[in-house]
Amino acid sequence: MSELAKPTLDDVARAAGVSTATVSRCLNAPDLVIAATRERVMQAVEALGYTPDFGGRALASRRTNTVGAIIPTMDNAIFARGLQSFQEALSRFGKTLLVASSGYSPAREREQMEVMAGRGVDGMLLIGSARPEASVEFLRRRGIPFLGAWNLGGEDGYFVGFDNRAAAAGLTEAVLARGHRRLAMIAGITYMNDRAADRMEGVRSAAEQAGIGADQLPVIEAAYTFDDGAKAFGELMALSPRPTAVLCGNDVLAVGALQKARELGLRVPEDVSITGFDDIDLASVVDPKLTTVRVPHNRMGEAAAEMLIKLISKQPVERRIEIPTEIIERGTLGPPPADPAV
Amino acid sequence: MSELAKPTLDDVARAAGVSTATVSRCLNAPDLVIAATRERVMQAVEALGYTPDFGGRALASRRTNTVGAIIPTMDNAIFARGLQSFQEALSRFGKTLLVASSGYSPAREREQMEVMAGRGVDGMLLIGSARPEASVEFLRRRGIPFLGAWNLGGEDGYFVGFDNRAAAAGLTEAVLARGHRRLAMIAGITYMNDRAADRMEGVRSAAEQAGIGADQLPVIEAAYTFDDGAKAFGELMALSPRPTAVLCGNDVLAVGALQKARELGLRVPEDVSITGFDDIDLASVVDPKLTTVRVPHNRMGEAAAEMLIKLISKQPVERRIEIPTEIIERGTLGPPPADPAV
DNA sequence: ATATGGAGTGTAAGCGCTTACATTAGTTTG
DNA sequence: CAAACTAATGTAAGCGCTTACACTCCATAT
Repeated sequence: MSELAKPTLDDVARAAGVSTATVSRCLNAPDLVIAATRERVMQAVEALGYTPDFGGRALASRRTNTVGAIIPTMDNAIFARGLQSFQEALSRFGKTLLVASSGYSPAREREQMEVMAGRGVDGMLLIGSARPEASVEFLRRRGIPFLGAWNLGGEDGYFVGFDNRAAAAGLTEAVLARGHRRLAMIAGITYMNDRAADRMEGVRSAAEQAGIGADQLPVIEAAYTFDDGAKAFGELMALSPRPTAVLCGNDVLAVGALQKARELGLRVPEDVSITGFDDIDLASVVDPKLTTVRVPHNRMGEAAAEMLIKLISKQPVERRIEIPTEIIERGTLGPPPADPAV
Repeated sequence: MSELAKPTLDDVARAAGVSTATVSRCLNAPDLVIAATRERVMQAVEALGYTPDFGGRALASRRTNTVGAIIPTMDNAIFARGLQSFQEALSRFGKTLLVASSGYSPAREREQMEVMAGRGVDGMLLIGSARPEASVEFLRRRGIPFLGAWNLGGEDGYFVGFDNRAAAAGLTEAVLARGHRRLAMIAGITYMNDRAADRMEGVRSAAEQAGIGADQLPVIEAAYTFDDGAKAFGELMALSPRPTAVLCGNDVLAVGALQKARELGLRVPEDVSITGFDDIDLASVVDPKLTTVRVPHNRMGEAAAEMLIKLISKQPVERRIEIPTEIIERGTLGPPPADPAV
């Protein structure tokens, strides 16, 4: 019941009648110790309720079995889901997760990098690739292996993620195939957010391909909230000629748009089509259900864990792993209205 | 560009021409060092790109400035949101968050406790109070301060959370006030989950109060998915007499129920009323919008961080902080049908 | 002038662990 | 049967940091 002094390796060694080295070996490389001794040691460990001290271990071995993840925010289903899978996979490899959030700020991300570096993380998971070169340099200097996730990055570095650009282009093509010519987009904020930027690029390039120039494709950037999506949608609907299809950078914006459409008395998809991106739970709960792009965040989390583990243990790895996405056609995409209102 | 050996306190001391003790003091208690010296040291720190080594520091000071949180899963909006706020608040106090998930298993929770204890966390955040006594005992023995969150716990221990029982009872009273007499409940799984159990208890006691015994109140426990909510709702609707109001243990179940109702051709709330719990984003996105109980997870996360910090620094704290909840009446609760189908 | 005290800094002893190397005992081999 | 291994364990040197204590000044009190 009382707050016992924490037992140390020394205590265990004394109790088992062996040296500290032997105890250490029992814990880290059991094969080196003969069975009888090992058993005696393990009994002592059990009896004393010993658990190794992390600080001592980290100091002596120069390893921490810890990996860090810096995400924009946990309060976003897509990161939460990915992170959960990442953590589970890590845990299977005996690694612990250190989590920090940057709130989408490169400066805060850098701060957190330094905190984590100081804690001796063996590796680090970052989101995307849009960050100051100095931050990347910092990690390299420290020799900390790291990974960009959620997209596929640029020239160098390791990545596991999605081809956001191609997926957005694919979806746009599906919209065009239905006969829409007057498209519009509600994009996520693209500043220092390559996922949002890539999706925007994808839509633009597919439109261009179909002969719809950037000047004929209104785009509004909106923050990750229903309200901002709704507001942007309202602005788009006030345009003349009015777009017949609105592509949204994510499902949250799309749901906001959907709500606004109802409010405006516009039927979806009869009067206007709306598409999302991510396929979060929300997407199949609204009415009509969202036509969107499925992005398997949990598979990505797992793949990221595996890749990072390999990087840490210096096993060979591919530079980038692409997780395939999939267009999910549900109820919010239809043909354009026969006689579109102007 | 090359992978430099990480600079140590010694390097800084040498560069600044002082002893390691002085450097350490500059970093931890700057007031003890005269300005001129401090400046010289800080310059050396900057020049070498020094960051303190966590292992060394933890070993020498017996403090880690780390707190652990063990939650069932991040992949659940309510925990993700609470954890995000918790982490932000912690970060303001210079603490880092170690996250692990138990997947709702007491055994895995215990494992994670040991991992975290080994890492020398200064304190720990747990969810609820339903866990084997041995787990609690373990933490006490180790002298690790901890906190139950998301509910208000039992006799001893510290808690910051909600009175799930009272909130559920309050909602039930609102339902009864509309004239419903034939209630039913879709509860979360109550095994080792005090939040789910308390909510169930709350509904039962309020019903009892109104003369509706447990035998007249069908309850189905369902896992945290739309499908399970839908399935349970289907079973409930097959009952005779059919319930006129279905109280759900959380919003996810309620949304599942809502979908099933539509599928069955039942109008909500004209034919049957449905209520949720938590007020996650989903609740105000479905149609009609969910009548539910708002549970401010972010305020709770913050309060939890403050409480834990106090506990760690041995400041006096109240044993429990209750975060008030609020009934949000939206569209899924109405009066019972005049001539209820049987 | 001498004693006193406080401020600033240095010295050095660990914190609990891992691991290179040394030692011992037991097993093969020529 | 001695030499040469091999396997199991012990010895002890740190890993990078904090901090109790010691020391040196120099301002102030006597």
